[in-house]
Amino acid sequence: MTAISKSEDNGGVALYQRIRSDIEGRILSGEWPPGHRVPFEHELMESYSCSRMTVNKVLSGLAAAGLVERRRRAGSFVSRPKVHSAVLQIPDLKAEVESRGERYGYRLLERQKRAATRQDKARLEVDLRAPVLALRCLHESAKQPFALEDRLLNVKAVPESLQQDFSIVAPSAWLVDHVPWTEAEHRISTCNADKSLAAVLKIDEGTACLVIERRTWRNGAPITAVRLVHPGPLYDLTARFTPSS
Amino acid sequence: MTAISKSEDNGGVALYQRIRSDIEGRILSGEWPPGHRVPFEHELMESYSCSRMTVNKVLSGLAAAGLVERRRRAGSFVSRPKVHSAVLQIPDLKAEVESRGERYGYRLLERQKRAATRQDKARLEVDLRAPVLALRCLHESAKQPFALEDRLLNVKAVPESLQQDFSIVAPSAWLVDHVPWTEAEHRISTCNADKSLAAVLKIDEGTACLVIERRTWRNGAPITAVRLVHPGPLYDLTARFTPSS
DNA sequence: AAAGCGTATTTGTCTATACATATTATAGGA
DNA sequence: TCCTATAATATGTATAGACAAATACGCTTT
Repeated sequence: MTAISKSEDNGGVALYQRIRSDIEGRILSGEWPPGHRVPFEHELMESYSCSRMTVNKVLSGLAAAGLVERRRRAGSFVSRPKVHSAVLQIPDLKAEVESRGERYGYRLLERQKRAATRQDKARLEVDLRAPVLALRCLHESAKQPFALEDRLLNVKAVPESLQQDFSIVAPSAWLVDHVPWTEAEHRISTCNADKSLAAVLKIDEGTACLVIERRTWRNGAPITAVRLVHPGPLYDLTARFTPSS
Repeated sequence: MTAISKSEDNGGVALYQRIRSDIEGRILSGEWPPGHRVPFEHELMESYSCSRMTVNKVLSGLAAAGLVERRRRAGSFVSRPKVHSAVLQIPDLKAEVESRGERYGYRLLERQKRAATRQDKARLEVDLRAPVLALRCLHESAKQPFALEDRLLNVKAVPESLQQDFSIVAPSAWLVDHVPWTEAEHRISTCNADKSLAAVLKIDEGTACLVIERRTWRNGAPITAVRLVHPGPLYDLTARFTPSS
């Protein structure tokens, strides 16, 4: 009724954002524990003197973020936290290295176009003898080996890859800019460095290494499978986050 | 203008969801590559004959999901994918084991209430000599050691933890149900098993192990720090996902 | 050519209203 | 007592209109 443009009592932030922060605060502080009923839309309307569309936007957003669940006729309720399924970001190697203030280096060790072997078939999910591009590259941080990359590309899905000169630009960087994907799979594991791996990464034989394998698809068709091996003591994945997003 | 209730041409899904799927499809298929300008709101209004609020809801949602970026006066643009920063879920141990069809086992090896040592201080960010609860537990999958858990609890932040009997219920399970958090940090790394670790996990000395460290806070106050060591060959983290969420 | 300015355009937020839909509570009937 | 029809209620979706804020672009001036 008050015929307000929003800038009246607004301290720079939108009303719906203020409401959202309020509610998020109560949930995250534990004041409203899991299962607690959030006020009805018409109650929030009243207490914030705003329209229902505004509080609806807030509650829909919280529902999309997984903080509340909404049931018709019953109301909105604080979600039970998705048990320990927190999230970890796997950053881009170049950005990662440079964010530590180190110099990033890249070298192509090997490039082979071949018909898919049985191993390739298992890794990439292509037909036996389908054309694939196999690349092996070394990423360096401050002149030290930082990651050994073993990549398979499905030539049928990404024919342009044959023209690309991967001795200059890393395949990961090129792919990100040129090939969209619809599905990905990550697998994180460890291995003990064998003799040849130890030689390439310049570490002792037997040292624990971190292995990250990633596969991506585009509408069901495999694009690439990559295996990154990091020298154990030199690398770790770290991520900080809040439950809201 | 058409004075429609939404159920007219609606095949069970809401109009805004249909519009959203359309746009998502074009982005994920590569038809609209990163940087491509999404039609203006008024253009989408026109082509779907709906109101601006409806297309606004769609585009805001896509922006929240990170698929598009919006700039006033310029328009909405398909986002460049956040370079390799994909997301990995770290699942609950019990659920993880049982989803593999194995039997889950849990044992409390050690429990000590003590004043924080210098090490504890570094791990948990509490004051020196502040009361902490140190727990050491073993998780088993099919009778085989699956993870060694080393946990520190900040007693000041979670005083109820002293009453809890952690020989029955795992601290992780209890915490998830009783203590909300606002911030978390994950770190994934590797180590070579030393003699004592090898004995507990029943593996050979020197075997590569996967180490997951997690710390959580509540409004800046530390709650817990946990270090999980998994026997290398027995464990890996896997996640599948799509860019939309 | 460079700098400054005004304006049109696009997104951002908000309101008031309307009807649909799912679900619970309740009253009535077998 | 149990089942069923009905009403009440909260969310879900959609519209039309309004003003705010940011900014890309063209125009003018220096």
